[in-house]
Amino acid sequence: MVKTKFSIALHIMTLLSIYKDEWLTSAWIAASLNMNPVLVRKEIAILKENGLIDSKEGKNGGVRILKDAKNIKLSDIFNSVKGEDNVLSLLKNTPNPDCIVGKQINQNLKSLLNTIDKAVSDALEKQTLENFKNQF
Amino acid sequence: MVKTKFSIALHIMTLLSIYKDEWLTSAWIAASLNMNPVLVRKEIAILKENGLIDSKEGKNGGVRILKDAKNIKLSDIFNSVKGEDNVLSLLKNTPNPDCIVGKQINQNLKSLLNTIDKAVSDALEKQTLENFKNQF
DNA sequence: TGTACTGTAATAAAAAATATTACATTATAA
DNA sequence: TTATAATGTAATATTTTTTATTACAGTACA
Repeated sequence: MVKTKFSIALHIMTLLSIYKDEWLTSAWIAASLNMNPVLVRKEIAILKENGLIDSKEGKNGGVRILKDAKNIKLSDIFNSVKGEDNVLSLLKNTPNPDCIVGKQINQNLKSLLNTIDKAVSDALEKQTLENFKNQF
Repeated sequence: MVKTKFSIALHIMTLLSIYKDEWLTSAWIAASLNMNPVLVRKEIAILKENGLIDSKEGKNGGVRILKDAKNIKLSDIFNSVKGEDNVLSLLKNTPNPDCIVGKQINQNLKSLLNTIDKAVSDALEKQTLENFKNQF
């Protein structure tokens, strides 16, 4: 998981929850984030796949939130952007298979990294987008 | 925080806990990890600063664990390598200060990212290095 | 039918992570 | 007392990942 993806997604979702009846454009959202609109559209594709938002092509198109912010948990956003990756990762390099630890550590680590993801998700499950939004 | 740092550090600590009476060299550890010895030494410097291990220069030098694995929590390792960074990060780009969200989001996000780190640390506090080691 | 959007692919640029080289310093043991 | 084998660390290079840009097809509206 790219370390900044959650921050990007939460920024987008916050904007959409504040302007909940409008179709915001990727260019407008990108200006708030101060980043590239194409990347915003890619992020939007992921949030859309996960049923959190809707988008409309063509003139006067844009992006809109699908649910009430009260019913969106921050864990919903986290798990959407997390995808298959872990928050913390294994090394790319294959550890030495002739070492008792190297031979087996990735298997053991993987399970621990999943536990870490679960801990994050559980913590974020207690918080709603509504609550985050209301800080602004 | 570099995403792989925790995995690297835990691999090192596992080796040291298994060979707890020996001075392991950075070259030997690096061979198990299949990575560069200089990076292992940098990681070792951090674990040493945090009082988890000891190192000895000169011939027959190396690295040794300082405490019994039973008394090392995985959160001790995590918090050592985490340092000042968050597991998930803010963007580098400054969000738009003319936007109600952009103006303030980093402050709000920062607090949330700290909560995430705390959740990870709390989850790892329940696990000991002894326990992880015994899986091998 | 022109305009203003999304969607997405291809490529480029920038940044971050990892590797390498080099060498000063230190401790040991022959 | 000297050769050797280690850590510590700086400087640089390489590789990988992330971010940005360009380009354009497809779509919907007015």
